[in-house]
Amino acid sequence: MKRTKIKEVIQEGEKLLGKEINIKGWVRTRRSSKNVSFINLNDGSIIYNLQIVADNQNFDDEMLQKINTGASLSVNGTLVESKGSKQNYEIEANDIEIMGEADPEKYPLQPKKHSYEFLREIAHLRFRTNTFGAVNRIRHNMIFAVHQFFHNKGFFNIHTPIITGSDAEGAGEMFRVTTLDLKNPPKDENGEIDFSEDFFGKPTNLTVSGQLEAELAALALSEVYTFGPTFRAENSNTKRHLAEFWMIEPEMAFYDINDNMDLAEEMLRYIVKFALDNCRDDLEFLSKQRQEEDRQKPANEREPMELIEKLNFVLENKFERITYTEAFEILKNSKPNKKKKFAFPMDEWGADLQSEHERFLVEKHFKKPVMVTDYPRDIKAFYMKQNDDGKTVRGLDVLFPSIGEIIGGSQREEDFDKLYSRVKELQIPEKDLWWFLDTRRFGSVVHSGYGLGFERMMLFITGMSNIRDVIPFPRTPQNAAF
RNA sequence: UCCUCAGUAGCUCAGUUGGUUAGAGCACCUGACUGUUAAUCAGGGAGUCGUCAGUUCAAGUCUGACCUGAGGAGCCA
Repeated sequence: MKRTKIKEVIQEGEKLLGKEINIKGWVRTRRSSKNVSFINLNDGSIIYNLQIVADNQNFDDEMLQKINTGASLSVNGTLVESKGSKQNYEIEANDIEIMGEADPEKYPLQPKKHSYEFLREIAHLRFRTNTFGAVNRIRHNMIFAVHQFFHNKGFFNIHTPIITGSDAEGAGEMFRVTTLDLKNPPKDENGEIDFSEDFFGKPTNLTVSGQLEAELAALALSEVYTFGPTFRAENSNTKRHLAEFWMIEPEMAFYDINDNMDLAEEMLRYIVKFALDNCRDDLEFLSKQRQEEDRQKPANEREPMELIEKLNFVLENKFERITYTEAFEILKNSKPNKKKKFAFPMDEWGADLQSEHERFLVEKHFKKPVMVTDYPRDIKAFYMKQNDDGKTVRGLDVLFPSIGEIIGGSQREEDFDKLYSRVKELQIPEKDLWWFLDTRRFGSVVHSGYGLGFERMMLFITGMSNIRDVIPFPRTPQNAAF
């Protein structure tokens, strides 16, 4: 018999009523009394379980004993309206096959609340929990929404290299890629490692950004985006950093900083709306769970808004747009600054915004997402468009509540001379960047782009608090298990 | 990398000013129960108290180092 997915039964059960169908899935719980056993089965197609009802006298006792949490079953039975109140339909089982047993003494998942820390230690099994089922279904939908958004706007997806020979990307520490024998690497006459004998004939690393390559494509195809894995070898131990994460980097010719902001805001709204329209069940589950977790917390740590309400809020309210200088003035005159509550006082123009400052702007002052532009030149990357004031560049950070920086971008410097002098000033080796500079030599145009951290977006959408829980296999310092 | 906190049964946690044989709930096993909803009720088994060293008549409890995890900071997306 052809398998019917539980999602179909839950959503379109009416048309299957009275029919015999086959269901396959994993046991979440089993409850039994003298005459009848109830099995909650989940196949991951939807957050809900399907209740299987087995008349004990029709089944072998030994077989029923093996239906434990975690076991996989194939069930043939008739779909009927449930006599219980918690579900509309249930299966009256005619035939139950145990496809794979799960020894209850050894299977680590129980039908109860587990800590996220524990689930990270059993990341190979955590897909089988409600939370990670929901998160990963949403994750797929968000990936799809990103591609759909850009496709609909006429952007082209570009695969930029994962292994890069350029160390001028400047976005952080890199992972070396090599096939040299680490115990006995070839040396040159100066006793240094001789990378001419390495696989690519030069030192190579995993990419920290596809931006520079995406710019090349944008200056021909007009509007492009990348969506690929990104690697940072920073020793970052926080709930919002990963060593391996996925980044979306649109890059657009003929866009200035304002067009850039418009696009970023439109994209974020599109993704949020897609989640609300297509992931309702999973969001409702996560929302309920988050509210329960909140009740355990002291009042000042609780979330100000319920999850779905929060997503709708972003949908309905324009993001605040301010310059660094305006942000500086707000912070300088803020209560916490005057009362010396900031660990980093804001009294000198030019200092970078610290986490506490970003949080104040987003969570206390504006109470909504904030876009900050026109940062002091000295705290931003070499490729950002220099303003006429000689002090600031057209950088852009999008700040979200509780997550902080979710997007970093800028209008790019298209003027060869200005870009070149910045490269020289910062002593970036020209030999690594000649191809990038070439785009400003030939047919240079105004252009812009940004990077969206996909997992940070996932934190916002799902309401999860640790980035290690919105990617199936997190890579962090000292941890590459699974 | 820095600061703070934590590590006790498979899981979540309690364990008083150091003092006999370390506890609870869930899970598991046995039994009861005419349809349950993380079922319920009764009983049972289950522990190198993160590791190593030290202080002490005596250490889960005090001290030090190390390991692991979490939170905050920095780096950033």
